[in-house]
Amino acid sequence: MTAARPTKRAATPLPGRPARGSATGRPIMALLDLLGRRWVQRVIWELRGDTLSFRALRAACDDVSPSVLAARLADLRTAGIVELTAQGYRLTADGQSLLQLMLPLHAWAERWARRMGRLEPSPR
Amino acid sequence: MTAARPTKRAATPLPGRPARGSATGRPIMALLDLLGRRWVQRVIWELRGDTLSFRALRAACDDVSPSVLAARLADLRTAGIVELTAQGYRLTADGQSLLQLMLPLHAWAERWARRMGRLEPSPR
DNA sequence: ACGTATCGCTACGCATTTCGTAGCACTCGG
DNA sequence: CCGAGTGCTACGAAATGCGTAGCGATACGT
Repeated sequence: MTAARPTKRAATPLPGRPARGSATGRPIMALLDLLGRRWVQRVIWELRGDTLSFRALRAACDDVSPSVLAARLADLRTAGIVELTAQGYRLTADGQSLLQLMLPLHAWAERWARRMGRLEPSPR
Repeated sequence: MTAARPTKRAATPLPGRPARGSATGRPIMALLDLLGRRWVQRVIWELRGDTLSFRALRAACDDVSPSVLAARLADLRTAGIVELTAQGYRLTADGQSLLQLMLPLHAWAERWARRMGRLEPSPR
């Protein structure tokens, strides 16, 4: 399987198409597949307020390798979450609305940090 | 760098510790690292209303391999998001509150599906 | 006690993904 | 022409995820 494309990488998850780990194509599964890829949420996060050039975005993302960043940006553009303008990459209207759903995560993470600070983990 | 580490897996991302792709340890980065790992959001999603046994959870997650599921459950337990009871795995109170933040994603994904249905992507 | 069926979970080897470095093609200002 | 900026790709190496098989423990029926 996997076609003989020059650059072979996994298909961008889109609603209606099977996502990794779910053949149903339900939108939520495609979204979780997309958001579950490395750097995707980080990219959205770093674009929360600014239009960033490819290299500025790369720097903001702890100097992620350009090959992975290019792949993730292609995914996000295909998904209609990010667009490339003359000034650089920025969130689309859809991306903005998705970001709004991610903002409460910030507050949750802060509370989480306080709770974890008290409890040393004891797995296993 | 990083010598061979047999049978060792990446540490569970926790607030205050460096996450993959971010050495700052900011809670949001640790959370994005944790949620960005494959199957983590799916597991939370599948546990949204029920207590599930390991195998039932595995079946719900499209028969994910048990090694990965065990690793993710260990992460989630260390993070205090999931707990193991005599009846099986279930979300903790923290996990429930995190789930509440994920629910709007479902609605977003549905709208996303409708929008993507209209527009065939034309990147590049 | 025995066989069977479930449970949570691990070992191990292979496939996929990600990474890091290098560099290309292009544009703009000097 | 010459840097310096842009977006982006190639390619080998490392990290991560996956699938199959199976372990020890527990619970049940006979």
